[in-house]
Amino acid sequence: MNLVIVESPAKAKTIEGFLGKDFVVKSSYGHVRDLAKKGLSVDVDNAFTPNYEILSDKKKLITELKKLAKKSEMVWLATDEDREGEAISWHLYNVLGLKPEKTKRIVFNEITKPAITKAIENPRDINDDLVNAQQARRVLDRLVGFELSPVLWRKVQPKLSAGRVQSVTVRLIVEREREIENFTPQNSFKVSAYFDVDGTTLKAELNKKFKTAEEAKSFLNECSDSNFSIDKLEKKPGKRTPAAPFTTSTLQQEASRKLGFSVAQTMSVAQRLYESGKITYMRTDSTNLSDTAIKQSKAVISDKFGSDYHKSRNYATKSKGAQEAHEAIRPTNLGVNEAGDDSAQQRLYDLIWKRTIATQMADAKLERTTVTIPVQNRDEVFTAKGEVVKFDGFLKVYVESTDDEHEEDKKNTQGLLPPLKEGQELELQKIDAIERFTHHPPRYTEASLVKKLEELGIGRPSTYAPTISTIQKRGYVVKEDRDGYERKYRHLTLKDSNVKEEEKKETTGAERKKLFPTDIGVVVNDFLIDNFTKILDYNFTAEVEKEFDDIAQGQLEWNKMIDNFYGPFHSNVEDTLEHSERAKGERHLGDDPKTGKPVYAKIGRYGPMVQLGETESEEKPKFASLRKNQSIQQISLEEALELFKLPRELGEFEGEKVSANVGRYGPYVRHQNQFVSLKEDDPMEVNLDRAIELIKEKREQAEKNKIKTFESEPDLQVLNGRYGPYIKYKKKNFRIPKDVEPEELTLEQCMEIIEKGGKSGKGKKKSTKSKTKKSTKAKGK
DNA sequence: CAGTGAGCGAGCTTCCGCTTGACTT
Repeated sequence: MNLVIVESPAKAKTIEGFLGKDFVVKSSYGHVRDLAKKGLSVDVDNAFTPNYEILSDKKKLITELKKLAKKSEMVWLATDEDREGEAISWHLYNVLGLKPEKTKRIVFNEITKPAITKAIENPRDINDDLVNAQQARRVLDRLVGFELSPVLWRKVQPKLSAGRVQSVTVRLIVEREREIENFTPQNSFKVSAYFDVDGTTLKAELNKKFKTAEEAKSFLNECSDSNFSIDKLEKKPGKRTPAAPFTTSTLQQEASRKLGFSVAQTMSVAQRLYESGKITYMRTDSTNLSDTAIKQSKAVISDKFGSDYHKSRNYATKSKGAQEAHEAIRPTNLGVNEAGDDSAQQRLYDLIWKRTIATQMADAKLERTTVTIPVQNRDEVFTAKGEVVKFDGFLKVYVESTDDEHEEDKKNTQGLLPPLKEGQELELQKIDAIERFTHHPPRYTEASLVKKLEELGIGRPSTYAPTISTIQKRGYVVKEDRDGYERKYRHLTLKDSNVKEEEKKETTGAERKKLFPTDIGVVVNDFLIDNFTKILDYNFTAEVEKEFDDIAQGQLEWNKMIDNFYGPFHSNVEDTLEHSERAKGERHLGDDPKTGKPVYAKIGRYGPMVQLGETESEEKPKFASLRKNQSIQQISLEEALELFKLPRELGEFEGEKVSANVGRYGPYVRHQNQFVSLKEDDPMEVNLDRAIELIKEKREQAEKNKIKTFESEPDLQVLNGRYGPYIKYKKKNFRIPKDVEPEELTLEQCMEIIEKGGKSGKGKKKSTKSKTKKSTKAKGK
């Protein structure tokens, strides 16, 4: 018997089909061993020796693999052909206690029968240099993460985190926000002329924008006396080529632009398509297509569109630090143009199919026409540009989208122009001069952020989605919609020798699903840049990657490299702990006109807040949390003073006080011990009547959620919650077993469930430990 | 789940990259 170990179970299944009966193919499910979870687990005084432990969820798997390995004549380590894959093989070799003469390392980067057969015929040994490069990568990330994070706990706030990838990712977002804050839009007047050509309209743009309305106006006035005719007509051939096959990053971008998927959603939908064998592996940085896929495309394209539409192409991967352990993301069978179990899968599959097919299709041939129309007695000219597709080629199937939100503003090209010739006189309909404003650089979406990270070589296909989720979980960044605002602009028109000026309104600045830095994100970022400039440098990853490559080439010892890094880094950490001030992001907003006391905005123990008065003074200062849409950077003195007006007393209801305030979970109204969250109402505005209404609503809702109560035990209730029915007993919640009807529960049954201790939530420590099989013993006590 | 913003300082938090399910109060 032969045992083959790959990284993914779906891959194992496919390969098992290619290999004969003598082969058992199993999966390692990724890494099986890692640095121990607790502490550094890197011996910094002893050549940075790593302390590895088997991952807790892999223990069972390892026992199983050990058994199989023992029974096998040969174990084939077939993990991915990159740094991480090599390390997985090395860890497996060690953990399974394999023998050199009974172990072979094989690699293939496409899952096709010829590729696998070839791999089996060409085994090699584990590449220790490559393994060492991975150990260096792993150890460096642990050192950076586990030394920087505690600095933040001490100097900013507990539970924060920093790391080689996440901290630079946050920096991108903070810096973009600053660029936007410092941006002043420039206005100018864009001039467009409309001519009548045999009943159709020809639109032409002026090659100059005017800075002021006066300039634009005088230009329009001069135009009213001008005759217009075509001076030059140029035709040039053009072409467009298809975009490369999908990698993780480009798939995430296009699924975001075309389908509105978040990067996490794209990955989970792709995962399901992969598991059902519809597409190749979805975490890849390679644009390479297998020969079989290229041949298949040719057949499909010739059949569907004719052989004119076919052109074989290979795409070189251009992204920084690509490891190319897999193929590009493509349908496993290009002959299938529809697949997927639900609409999300079907839409994503369709996108992948079209993109892949398009890469093997002919260029689109275009004809670009430029027409020049001078203005008498002026240097400026109008130009009209048209673009006609002569042969659609790949455009028949797929066009890549862009992130540019203001594309319409910029582009000066239309489709087909009416038939024109040089010298032809034109009849003017009207000329518009419309005030336009320059746009600030765009805020990142998840997908455009991934694009940027890939350009910088930061992060890997398997980490783009988790990184974005981490920086949001830590509270550094939020993904939000923001309303736009109304802006006035001037619109001048020349028509029938008459210049008219109008003022119009437009909405601008609205954002959808964009990434914004939070106050804590800004403070942490500034602190890290001040104190750990090197790690926060956009080139840091690229620089260490170069050294990892040297290690992989056998030209550098991995622990020497780490030593060179760690020496200065660690003293930097010590130095910062000792000398740097606590980072609060404090801003002095001005002084309270009533009391003359200073007002500050800063990060407090519980988040962003404002403070009235000095902490050092005898009289205690007043504090108030910032509201959800406020930030330390932007809040004004007036807005801060408003915040000190809470809590507000609204009056009495049923003989008890009713007040409004903002707490940890947002604005609320309080009555006795009842807290009612405010959703639409403003705590500054809400009045007693409305508050009473809300209190009554909440009581009704609570009543509705009651499934069952017992007179003899008022502390116990069966309730309907977010995740279905549950039992509430003395402020603790208990899950109801699946086979029980909640309506029919008796008090005795309830008490039994409670005593069994099927407690949900909170008691996490117990539940994780009990998984490791000693649970019965623990309970026995 | 809900007022805080300070101080004793136990014991906790945290990284990146490779893979899938388990399961939420």
